[in-house]
Amino acid sequence: MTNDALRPEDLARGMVGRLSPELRARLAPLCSETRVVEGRRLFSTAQERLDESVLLLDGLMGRYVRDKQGRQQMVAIQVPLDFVDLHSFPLGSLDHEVEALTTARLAVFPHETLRAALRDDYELMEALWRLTLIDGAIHRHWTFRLGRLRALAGIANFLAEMDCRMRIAGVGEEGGYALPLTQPDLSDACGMSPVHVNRILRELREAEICTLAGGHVQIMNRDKLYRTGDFRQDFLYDIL
Amino acid sequence: MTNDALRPEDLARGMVGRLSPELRARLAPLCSETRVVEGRRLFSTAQERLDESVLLLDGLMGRYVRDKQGRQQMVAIQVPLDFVDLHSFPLGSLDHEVEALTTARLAVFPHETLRAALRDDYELMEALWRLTLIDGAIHRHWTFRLGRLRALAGIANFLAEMDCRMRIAGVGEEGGYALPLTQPDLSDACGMSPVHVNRILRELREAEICTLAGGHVQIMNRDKLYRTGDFRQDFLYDIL
DNA sequence: AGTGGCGCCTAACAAATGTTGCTGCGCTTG
DNA sequence: CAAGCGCAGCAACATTTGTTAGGCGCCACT
Repeated sequence: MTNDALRPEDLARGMVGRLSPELRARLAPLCSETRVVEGRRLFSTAQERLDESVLLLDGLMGRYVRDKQGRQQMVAIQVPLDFVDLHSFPLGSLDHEVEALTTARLAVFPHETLRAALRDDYELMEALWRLTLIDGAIHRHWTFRLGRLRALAGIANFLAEMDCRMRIAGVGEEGGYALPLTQPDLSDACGMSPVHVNRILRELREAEICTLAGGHVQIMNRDKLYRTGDFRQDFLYDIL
Repeated sequence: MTNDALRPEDLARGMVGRLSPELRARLAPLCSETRVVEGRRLFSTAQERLDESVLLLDGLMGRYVRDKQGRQQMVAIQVPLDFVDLHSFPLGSLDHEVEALTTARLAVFPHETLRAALRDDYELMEALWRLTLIDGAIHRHWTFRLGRLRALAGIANFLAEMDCRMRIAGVGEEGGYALPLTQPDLSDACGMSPVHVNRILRELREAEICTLAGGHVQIMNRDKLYRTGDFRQDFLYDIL
């Protein structure tokens, strides 16, 4: 009962690339199909019943908490080879919305298939559990960023985190990485007004640290970026 | 192979109280012992290797992310019947520190014992997985609070969340609840300066919403507290 | 070709938040 | 008992951040 939807070698990078080759080989056939969704489209809503989880293969997706006043806060961003909503497998639904930020290619894992496999594969189960916990560790990192860092450090920290994660995902380069986010997007992620995001980006530009233009982050001084953002290079490596 | 350290009826409230009676009966004997730790003591440090997880029976514990500059952000707070560091079971270590905020009584679950039991109990495994994911949902809620709410709403939101969780834990009352946190503690949790916390508490007091004094939150107008904090009463119930 | 929307950018002003420094009080500790 | 320390409270001032408003350019419509 092999499946052509996803080959084990597709899982050799990014977050899932941290799993052992054996585990990746057991995970791949649990994918029922791949799917493409358009950018800037709501993918799933809070409280909606879900019977499948998806792994992001290409593109960017964002997760949002919204309140009645229409305020919206991005609570997570997924880069290629991240599971987007694996936590809906044990939970059954999500407490937030998921949106495709760009056109995205997804690998679909039906919960039924997962459950059947994990019942007989304790090792794989614990590995997937661990992946959802890394998600939690990144949440804590965001909590720290939003709670303790001023705007300049906060933006720098976010851009540094994305740099790290993009490189792990295999889509980063020495000089920077593609980040198709607008300034309003950044303001959703970093908890500040779009106008202030603009101010800070100018500051980063004038300090010759990095620029964000045309959906691309160009890093002029990576070391300074990481220091400005108080970002520990090893942070993501420790938990991955 | 029963164990007197923890009786199933001890688990009938709080977060773990949401598990079915059958699951609680299977969970209780996995506790090896109970332990008491003193307040304001570091309980475990980041990156430390852990071979047991603990469930908080009494008291309060806080989880902190610290950076080299000494800034410290509380990223989670545990109320009775919360698992404090269950995520260290799949992960092996934590990315943050844990501190007892008050004298605390703990139920200890050795990882070895857990692993042996969960290998043969898929249902219990998924239930514990789910508990760690609820932790993540609360993280997202904090991200929203820190990113989107101004100081007044932020403090109100935090106090409302604690009200909810204390009641679920069975230690809340109609008129308020014990919260042995200082104003500096609150500033760690809410991402603002202690002086500003003081200002906001005065505002809440003068608006006759609630007071925090002597380690006790007195709620004069719960409805107004929840509305000021933009807190959905049902939030925690949905995810629990 | 015109038009509308949206993102980027800036400036001026308003409001929120941080910092510093001081007081007083209660607790612990010597 | 005195000294020291940490917390609550407050005020004055500095800094950061939000808000409002407007201009420009690009792109997708019609």
